[in-house]
Amino acid sequence: MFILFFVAVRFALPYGHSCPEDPVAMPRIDTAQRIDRKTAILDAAERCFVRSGFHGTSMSEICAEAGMSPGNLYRYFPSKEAMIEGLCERDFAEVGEGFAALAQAPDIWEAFEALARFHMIEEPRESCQLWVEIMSEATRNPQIGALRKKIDAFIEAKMRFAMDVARDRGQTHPEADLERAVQFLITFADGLMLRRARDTRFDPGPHVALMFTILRSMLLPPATPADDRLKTP
Amino acid sequence: MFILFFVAVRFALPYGHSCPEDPVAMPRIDTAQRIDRKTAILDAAERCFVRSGFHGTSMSEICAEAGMSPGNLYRYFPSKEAMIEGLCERDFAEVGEGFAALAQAPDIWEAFEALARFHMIEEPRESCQLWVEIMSEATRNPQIGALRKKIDAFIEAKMRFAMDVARDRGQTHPEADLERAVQFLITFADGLMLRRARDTRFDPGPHVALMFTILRSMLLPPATPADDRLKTP
DNA sequence: CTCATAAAAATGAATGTTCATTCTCTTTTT
DNA sequence: AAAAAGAGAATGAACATTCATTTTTATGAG
Repeated sequence: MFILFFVAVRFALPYGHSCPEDPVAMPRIDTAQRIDRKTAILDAAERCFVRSGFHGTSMSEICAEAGMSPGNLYRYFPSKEAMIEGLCERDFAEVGEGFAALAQAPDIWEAFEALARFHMIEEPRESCQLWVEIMSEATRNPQIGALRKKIDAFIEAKMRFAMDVARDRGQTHPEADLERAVQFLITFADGLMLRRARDTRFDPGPHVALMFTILRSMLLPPATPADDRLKTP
Repeated sequence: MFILFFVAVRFALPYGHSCPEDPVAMPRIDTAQRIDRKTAILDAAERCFVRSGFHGTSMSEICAEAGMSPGNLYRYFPSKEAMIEGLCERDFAEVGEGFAALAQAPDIWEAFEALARFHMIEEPRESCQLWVEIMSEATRNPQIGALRKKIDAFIEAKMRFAMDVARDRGQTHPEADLERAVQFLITFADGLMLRRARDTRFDPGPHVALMFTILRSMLLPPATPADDRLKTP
């Protein structure tokens, strides 16, 4: 009786999509081995996506890059959509990690600079390309859009908190406009990601230096007068 | 004899691609009517591309949006690739136009601000989405990458020239680091495009104001000491 | 240790669909 | 009546996903 019900439901699904909860196709338990395999698949997919874009990449391209047959790949991810989402989640989680610890650092400016250097200089250019691809996808895919919103809010909150801590420690001018500094950093960093993604020859080093020069000029001398429109955007 | 040669060449082409030079499928002369029609098609395609991305958009989607049969659409563009390229060219040309006249303006700062307001505020958010999509595409499509390179160089040159003119007119501190200001503007503006593209609720107004506040602080007081690494990037 | 066996992992051909492009035909314009 | 514009069905490749099988791995009894 129950079995018949499940069979009926399964076969009633629209063509071409297996249900992620399907107990046969997608084992519920994720052993360590399984997680490693999924990680390797996401790594391969990432390389493909950077090379050909989310929608220019075919599953067989990913299979070839991962050294795996399609039948097997589908044991780990129920669809291409799920791989894109998984990759975005992973990327967002990695970025989030860096910001999570920011306010706990002994020297907040140092931590900020290290974080910026990591994302803009040490990480390969491919990360920036993927970032832009993800942002473009977030524009039209509501699933990714929601993830994007969460990570953006998280980063902004952590930056604001770190700034507050720095001010409380006397490391900024007491009346500096911290919100404005946060907004500047986000915009400028995004711009750097975009420039590095699109131009092979772009050298981010001096630009990161410029970012902190400007940041210091915003936080150390008294705030520029008037124009407090950015206080609570 | 010659006719036979052309027929042979035509039939030797790989399946599914007609040659853009094909004298039958693509008339050489572009009448005013034809140009209007092409513009309307590009407009329709632009809406589709913003909605679904370059590679998530199908030709039939574009046909529907343009209210036109595929057979007819192919009389105006020989392939989807050509439409993407045509759209990028058009977008780049529009952006380029704005920068071309910059240095001729009576008040360069005013012209700069007007240009920034135009691109970041007056133009609809969809333009930013398209811009990000184009930049993402430029990353992997060499054809688009080459166009991107040209327009980037053009914009940079025009900005630099405008800055020089402003300095010669005594509108900047004589020793201000103009190159640094140009690089700041490019990065910050790119960041604004990316933020506006991805976040429906992003209000660019205050951020454009912040951009010019920072720009003024870079150009009017004496340049910050040391750190001239950005002089010739 | 070794063989039997069942679960898990993996394969690659098959499936049904979608897609870009083309072809044939009709309508409109000149 | 010729040329241009347009329509829409047809074509064949590419694609995401599934299915029938085979191979590998883990397990436990002898």
